[in-house]
Amino acid sequence: MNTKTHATVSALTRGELARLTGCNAETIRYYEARGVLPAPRRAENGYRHYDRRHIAILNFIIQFRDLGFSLAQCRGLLSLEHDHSGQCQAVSKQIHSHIEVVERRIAELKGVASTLRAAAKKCSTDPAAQCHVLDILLQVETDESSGAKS
Amino acid sequence: MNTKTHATVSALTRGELARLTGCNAETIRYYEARGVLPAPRRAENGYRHYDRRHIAILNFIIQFRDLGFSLAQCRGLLSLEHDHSGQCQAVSKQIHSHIEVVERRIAELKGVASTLRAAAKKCSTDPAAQCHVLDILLQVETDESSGAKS
DNA sequence: GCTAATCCCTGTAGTAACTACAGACTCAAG
DNA sequence: CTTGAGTCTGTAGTTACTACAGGGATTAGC
Repeated sequence: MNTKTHATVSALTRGELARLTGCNAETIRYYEARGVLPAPRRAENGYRHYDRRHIAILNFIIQFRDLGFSLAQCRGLLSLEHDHSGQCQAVSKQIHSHIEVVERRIAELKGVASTLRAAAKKCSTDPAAQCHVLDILLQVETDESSGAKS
Repeated sequence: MNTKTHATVSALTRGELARLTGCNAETIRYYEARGVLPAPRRAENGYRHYDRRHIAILNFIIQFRDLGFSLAQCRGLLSLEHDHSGQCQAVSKQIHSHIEVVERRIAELKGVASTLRAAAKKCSTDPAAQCHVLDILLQVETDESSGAKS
């Protein structure tokens, strides 16, 4: 008999899984609630007990999450595990479409960066002067105070 | 006497402001609630009436929002309007720090894209084979079914 | 003058992906 | 035996919206 109630080899509590994966302990519970991480078996005291499989799945989720996949997409990918027929095509398709998303976002952000650099250039020419970035607003205010009022 | 109850020149309803700026009408209300867009005066029937100033401010918010600034940051920038002393420095500082944020994000996403391309390459070599992206999971599953169980 | 359609008002609830807390147990160490 | 840490549950907060319910106002057509 063990000290722990008939424990499987490498049965982890939530905190231990958290430490092992670097994932927040609350987040683990959240992933279970969202159906991404399968619910583990429970010990007699109600504590969750995770095995190696959960470690692998959670690491998978973390990886894909960090690559910008939504939890729904992670769930979808994980569900392909036992689908041995079109598995690879499905995964590949999702990855490719996500590459497009990411590259569109990069292009957008490059546009944003150059817009910002242009704005910054305008702004820094004369620190004492009124800020050109806010000019349009000030313009309207001036119109208002010198202008027609009903 | 006007048909409208003593209307200022260019008094817009929420819907009109929405159409003019391309901003969702509900979003306008939300911006008011968050203190980004100042509350307009109300007509006798309780309807909001916006003037040119609101148009300018909302356009400003939309611009900066689309550049990735949070509403809190937009509010901060707008509050600088009457601060004629360090206005330009403050704006410039915020823009520069935002440029850094954007560029960090671009770098991150480039990393993500290359990781994804590597994964896609692995995946597409043999469509009939098991997917290498899901391999680690399958590995664990195999361990589990052939392995020690308490 | 009446009715229907379209606005507008308010407050509230839903979204993603967490994070954090309250209040109750359980457990291990000193 | 007490204390501190871990765990359990459920719920509320975050950002930036969006969408609805249930009411009132207004406008267009007949």
